[in-house]
Amino acid sequence: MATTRAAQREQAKAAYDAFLAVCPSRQLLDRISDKWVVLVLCALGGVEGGPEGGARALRYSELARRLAGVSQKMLTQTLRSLERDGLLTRTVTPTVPVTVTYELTDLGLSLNGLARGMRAWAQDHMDEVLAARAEHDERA
Amino acid sequence: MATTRAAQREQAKAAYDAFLAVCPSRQLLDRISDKWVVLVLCALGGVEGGPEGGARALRYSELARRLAGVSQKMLTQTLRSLERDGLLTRTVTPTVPVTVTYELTDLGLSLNGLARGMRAWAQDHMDEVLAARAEHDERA
DNA sequence: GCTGCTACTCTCCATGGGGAAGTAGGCACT
DNA sequence: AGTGCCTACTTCCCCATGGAGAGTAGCAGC
Repeated sequence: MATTRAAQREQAKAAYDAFLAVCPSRQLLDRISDKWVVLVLCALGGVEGGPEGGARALRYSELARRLAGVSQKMLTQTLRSLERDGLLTRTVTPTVPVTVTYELTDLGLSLNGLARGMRAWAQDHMDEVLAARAEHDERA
Repeated sequence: MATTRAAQREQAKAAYDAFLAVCPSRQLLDRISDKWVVLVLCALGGVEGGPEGGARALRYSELARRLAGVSQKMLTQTLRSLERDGLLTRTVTPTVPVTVTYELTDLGLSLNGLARGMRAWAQDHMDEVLAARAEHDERA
């Protein structure tokens, strides 16, 4: 079935346009634009001061402690989906009790920069946002 | 009105861990790590090809069209919260019918880079994620 | 045998988000 | 005059999502 050139052009234009609800990249964007995902990536990405080399493996319980406020359900769910998407690896060590560690893959590491950027932005612009919020609420 | 259990939990949580839970940037991070926020910022940030100068004002209906799949409720809600946080401005022009335009502020522009990065990442790494997903599902 | 530890898994329930219909208010057409 | 339409919401209903807390598996130590 010969695809028409118009259809091809149409497809090329539509290819991976995250604005389109049907595009798979939109679903991916929806998934990574999630607070727990960003937080997990930040945690596994290492300490704030360090560069890319700061990445390290963390155990389930370490992650749970670090991301205070996350429910076990959401943590497990988030980790599973990130594992499925190849952003991190899940390693079970048959010690007693069992030890499960999570570590970023190269793919995860490439997103880690953005996640860290989000966190840095939040910290850096906290004051401005707070000021804007106060001003906005005042003239309400 | 007894001391609500929610308040107690809130306090206990606050005294828990300083790394991510109590950090003031955490609430902000939660807000900006939202799919609609990222999408709105991307849309207002301008076209993909353009640099920072690509930013432009969009009308409510233009945004709704661009972010296929967003409900009016969520769009309004997202825009209002972004306005409150000083990331964008809402301008009502008393034409007939009324025209409401939204435009990024400098603060919003500074986040726009990250939002655009997220979208670009999703589009660029789509194939890898799809491959990882396929491989993962296969060995299930 | 009982407890404790880890990493979940399950169950219940409040909340949040989607869909669709309603609202305001002014012009344009009949 | 009345009907309708346009934009930018707002409101209502309903269901999926997410949080809280309890339960589970498997083994070591007491």
